[in-house]
Amino acid sequence: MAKALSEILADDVRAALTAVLGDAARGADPLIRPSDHADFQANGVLPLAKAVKGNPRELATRVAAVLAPAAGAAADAAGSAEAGTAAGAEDAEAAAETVPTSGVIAAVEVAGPGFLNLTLTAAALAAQAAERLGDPRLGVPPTAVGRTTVIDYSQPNIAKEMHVGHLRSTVIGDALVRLLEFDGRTVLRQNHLGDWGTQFGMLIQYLVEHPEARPARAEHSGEAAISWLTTLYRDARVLFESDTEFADRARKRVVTLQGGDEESLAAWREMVAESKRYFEDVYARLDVRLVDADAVGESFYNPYLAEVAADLEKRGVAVWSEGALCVFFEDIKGPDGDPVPLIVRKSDGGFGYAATDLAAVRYRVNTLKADQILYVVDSRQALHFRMVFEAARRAGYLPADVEAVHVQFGSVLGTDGKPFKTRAGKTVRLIELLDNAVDHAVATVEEKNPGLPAADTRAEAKVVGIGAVKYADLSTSRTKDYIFDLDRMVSLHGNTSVYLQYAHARIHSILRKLPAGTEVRVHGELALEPAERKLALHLDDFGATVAAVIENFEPHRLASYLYALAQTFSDFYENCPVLKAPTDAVRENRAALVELTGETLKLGLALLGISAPDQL
RNA sequence: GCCCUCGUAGCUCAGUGGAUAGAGCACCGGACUUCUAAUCCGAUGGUCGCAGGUUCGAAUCCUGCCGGGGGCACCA
Repeated sequence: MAKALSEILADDVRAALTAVLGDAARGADPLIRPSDHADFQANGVLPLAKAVKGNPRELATRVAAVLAPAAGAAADAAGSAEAGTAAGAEDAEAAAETVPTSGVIAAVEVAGPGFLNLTLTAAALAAQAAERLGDPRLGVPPTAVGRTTVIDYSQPNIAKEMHVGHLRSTVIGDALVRLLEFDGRTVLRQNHLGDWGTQFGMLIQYLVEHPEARPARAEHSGEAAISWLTTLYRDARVLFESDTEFADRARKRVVTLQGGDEESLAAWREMVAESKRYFEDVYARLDVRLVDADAVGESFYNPYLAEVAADLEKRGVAVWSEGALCVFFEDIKGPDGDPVPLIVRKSDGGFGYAATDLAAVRYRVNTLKADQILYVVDSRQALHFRMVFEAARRAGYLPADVEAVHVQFGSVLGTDGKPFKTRAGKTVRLIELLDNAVDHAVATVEEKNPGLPAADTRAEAKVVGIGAVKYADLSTSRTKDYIFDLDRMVSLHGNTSVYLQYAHARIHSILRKLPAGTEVRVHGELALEPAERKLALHLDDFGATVAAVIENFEPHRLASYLYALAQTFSDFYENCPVLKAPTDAVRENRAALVELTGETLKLGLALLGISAPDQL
């Protein structure tokens, strides 16, 4: 597996720092960063000079001399070169022979207060590209093999439409699943369906009393399924609120359902099955990996709730207050200044969702063996998760070596900056939203490519439209609210998935047109033009980007990387002809860069859950 | 009241304690017998909410304000 150039440089600079300063530099971070002034810059000399009370420029000069003796000595001609003492230079030269470096550095320059500007050899850039090209992982090693993540996302409610809030959880969760799996983790998807609660008494009672509410035909689509369930929900609620006798029967129905009554359970199962049919349709359209087997709803934990509550009480984690079994926290108080509890068991004897979440934590740790549990949920639930995690820690359900993270995200707003709703003020159905996105894309594809058969246009528009919706969600930072603007996301300009898909398609167009017999391979001996150098450098940063994304669960960093890659490629595309390259070697070398760019775009988009066709 | 979160160009957003804060959109001016113009190049546009502090160095870290959004006892 390929080490990134930034890592190679970090090793080299660390070795040089150690050669000059000895143990004082042992654990120091050289702070290698991309630079406007060279290929990379090392910022780590300054803090180190501070630590040893040295002159930073002098130290930088000595380190430069170790890294590239000839280049380092020459580079400091300007500025305070006279301060670079003779003794320092001698030390450095003596040390240089004992410091093995990678040989990737062509030139080192001391700049500003003590930065090291590092320029790489063309051969090093070529070697990196050669190592990544053709490797399905592009040279990025998996770092988390043998570890297990449980990720809880999507979480739609039975008998209810999915809406834009579910979209964010589903899309972000799906991208994280792909990224974590790429990193070698075992990822267990958990779709924590809202499949339990008092509203089912009302629904079941209505269904029992009105069997005709079901659809006439047994064979029907997911959309038809959610359609009748929505009607059922609406009608049942109307009756519940207007007819007190029905409301009484509905409340009794909750009790019989929880008591295991077979007729009630059958109706409940029917609604769950119908809803799942709809969810699977939506997931298929979204091209996300959630499947039926991932559905582990709230009801799954019912058998454990009483035991969890009793256990919490026994351990002294939970106490009775105002008739409810509660967990209290030092620093969590309500508006009146009184502490606010996490309610495990309500005063009517029922269990709240806190009990379910605690049971789920225990199950995920003990049975699923997770060492990382992620909850991709709306940021409004931040306090709830804080309390659940803290309570689980106290109870020992969440050991210190298991990480639990609320991967929170902001609300979806309309273009007016208010919560995203229809003109009538209702929540937007997810299906409708996706239809709109695809319709937008159809219009654009037709405009660009009017000759395309209707079926192909439709297929292309699906890839473009769905990708656009997902990318719009993934390309802004997760924690912020984001503005849902279809025109913008399907506009095909700027930082959109379509721009990236188009760049990828153009790449394949070039590759298809290469003269027969052209070898796509790197020629290490060639000098590189600025655009080629920039492209090669950016390609090499893919692995570090993915690592950063996984570290903080921030898919938008990958989106930014890919957009910058496409822009860097555009510059290359304008300035470095491939098919009309001056020599065969240059053409082959450029073709290699083109292919690696295409592979990087494709893999990067795939990790976000977006497909990149070879042609658009 | 307390807690969380956000505040960067007219708009939508990036920005690992590093040098001159960047994209896109919009607007203006250019480039299509081309490797896909679904593109590219250039110009305009900033008291990084405010004030302190830490630091050689702060949009970034700390504190306090101001403003938006969210949350705070039996719904999930």
